[in-house]
Amino acid sequence: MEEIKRPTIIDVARAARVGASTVSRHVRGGKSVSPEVAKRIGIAIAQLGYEPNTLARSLRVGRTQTLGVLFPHVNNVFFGNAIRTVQREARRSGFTVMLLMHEEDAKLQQEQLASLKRSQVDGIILVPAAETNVAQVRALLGNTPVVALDRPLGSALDCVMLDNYMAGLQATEHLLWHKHRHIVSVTAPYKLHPLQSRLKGHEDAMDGAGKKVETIVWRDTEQLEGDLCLALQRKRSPATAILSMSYSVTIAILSALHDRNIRLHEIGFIGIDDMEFASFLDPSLTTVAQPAEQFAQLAVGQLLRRTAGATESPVQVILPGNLIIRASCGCNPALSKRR
Amino acid sequence: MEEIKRPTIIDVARAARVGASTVSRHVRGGKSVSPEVAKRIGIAIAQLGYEPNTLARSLRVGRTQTLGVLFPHVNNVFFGNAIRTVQREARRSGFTVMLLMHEEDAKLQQEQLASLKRSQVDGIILVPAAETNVAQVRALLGNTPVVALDRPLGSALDCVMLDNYMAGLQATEHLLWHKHRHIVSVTAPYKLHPLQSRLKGHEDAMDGAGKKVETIVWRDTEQLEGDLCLALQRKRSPATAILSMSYSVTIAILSALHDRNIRLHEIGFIGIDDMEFASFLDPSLTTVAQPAEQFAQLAVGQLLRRTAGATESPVQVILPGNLIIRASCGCNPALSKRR
DNA sequence: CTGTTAGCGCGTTCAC
DNA sequence: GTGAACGCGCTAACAG
Repeated sequence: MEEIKRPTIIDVARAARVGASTVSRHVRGGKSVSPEVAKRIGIAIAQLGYEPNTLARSLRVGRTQTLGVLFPHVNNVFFGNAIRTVQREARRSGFTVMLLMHEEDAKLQQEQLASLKRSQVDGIILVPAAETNVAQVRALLGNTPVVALDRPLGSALDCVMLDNYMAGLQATEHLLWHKHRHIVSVTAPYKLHPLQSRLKGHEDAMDGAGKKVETIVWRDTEQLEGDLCLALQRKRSPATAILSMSYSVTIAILSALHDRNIRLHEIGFIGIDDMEFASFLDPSLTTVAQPAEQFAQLAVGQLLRRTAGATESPVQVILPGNLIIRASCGCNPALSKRR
Repeated sequence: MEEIKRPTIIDVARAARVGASTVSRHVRGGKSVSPEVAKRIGIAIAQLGYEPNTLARSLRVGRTQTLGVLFPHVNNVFFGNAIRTVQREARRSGFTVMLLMHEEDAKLQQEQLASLKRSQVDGIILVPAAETNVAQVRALLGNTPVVALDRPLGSALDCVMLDNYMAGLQATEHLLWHKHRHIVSVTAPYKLHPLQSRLKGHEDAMDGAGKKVETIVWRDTEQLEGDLCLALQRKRSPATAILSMSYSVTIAILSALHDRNIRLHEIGFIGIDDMEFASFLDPSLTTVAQPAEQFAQLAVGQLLRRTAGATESPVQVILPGNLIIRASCGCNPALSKRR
């Protein structure tokens, strides 16, 4: 109950015996204010504890210095790190962040985007949901700048994402290099560009080696368990290695194997997307990690450029993944033979 | 480039040939507007695509319909779920959420709180950082309502958190029930109320059973590995079970054990805080899970009550944890003996 | 039930 | 270099 009312710019002006607009210029810095007056204003601000009212300013200038960020969720290292970095970068540039989630639901995504628009964010970083209707999104957003992260959103929008094709290719080749006769790839049923692109890379690598492609689409727990067991335990050329196409798929695979009492020690495994626990599973998981921090930096950078009015044609940034070699691929076999 | 300018309430008023305040009342609903006029306004709104300007409204009424949420980070299931639920609950009540992170850094926490205050959020849900200076926080926030989550913040503030004492007690008793002769507890060096409270519960349980308490404080990787090995492998009464006091401690323990080539099969383990991968580690991890969704619901509910002007004395909600029994505690030994 | 008036706090002309 | 006046879009008083 100390300050019953926040001081306004006018209070400061009175206390410093100047006009309100002079205070305004001084507060925003840069502009020409005589040093003598500047000092008086500084003192007045300090002793009144004045802080500009963001709302009023935003209303006036039409910009909010806020970035909207819409992700599917926050529960994996990649998204978590990306979010952290986005916040950092935004802060460095004087922006605050409004973070929402759409839970992979296109309808909720629309609502959240509408909410961001109502909040008049200056720009949006979006990880589009699986069944996103691009036209619908564009229509809703009007001319608020958007940059897509992780997954492209049409071809008319800026986007920063992984070199998914290479990730699939590279992971497969590494497994092949380990002389795996038969590799089974597992993917999710979502129509997600990255998933399809990774799969394509995988297929091309297999073709190149003259191997037959075998892909399991994970629909539900039981079906996955069944298909996986079948692939791994059949008599005729059983699969000797698994390639997981994404974070959630890896989780599903690990659960399935655990339920069926199958351990990875005799099986090769690589997962695209790194996970917090990859290093202390037994065997530790070889993965392709996405450079989340770089993603975030580039996305924020590009978005701020658009926000500032840049009108260049859409930029698509493709970043290479990092193959993190641990034990599950077959390297460091000592590590996976303990006990 | 379609709409060069958003329609204002005045445009609507003109189009419906009524006064602006009539439109205002109609938009906000409830108020008395003649059905005939209401219809005209509805039409005007529809064909102009009018949407109220949140900024202007907030400036006018002095409330933003926004809740600030400040967490250490988002990288664990508990925080992740809590955040999701907070957003949901807030949305249900017509509030949007501004989510920030302080990375367990008291200084950054102050800055983020300041940022929230600048944004004029109507209330704040805070998971206080370890070295939080309560007075400082109170001073900064003035009379913005705050409810603490997971960790108390002084005793004058609303708080919803786990029954940490019981969690420590219960986990310990379960381990004792499994006839573990010697239990070593591992905690983090942070001065966090929950950690200390859990430890107290653990100590009391041990005392009650006439067992000696042995606690390792995790400071860095190497020291933890050393201490853990010492406890588990010494000749005289080696530890047969480990009790981890928190999520990050569990991660550290698992890494340490992995590095030292020690597996949990012969060792009892319970971790406070559940983790996504607890169920498919081998052995699967027995944990005490926090009811994140309940936490979030109660916190939002209480905060909204404060926001609405409730002036009751501080409420401290203490929720019981759920002991999720898997294999690592010693139950289901079959599961941990495979291969 | 309805319209007019007066700010919310700020940034921005435009004269001085 | 400085200050007075106006308006961003909306809602809360009033008077009709």
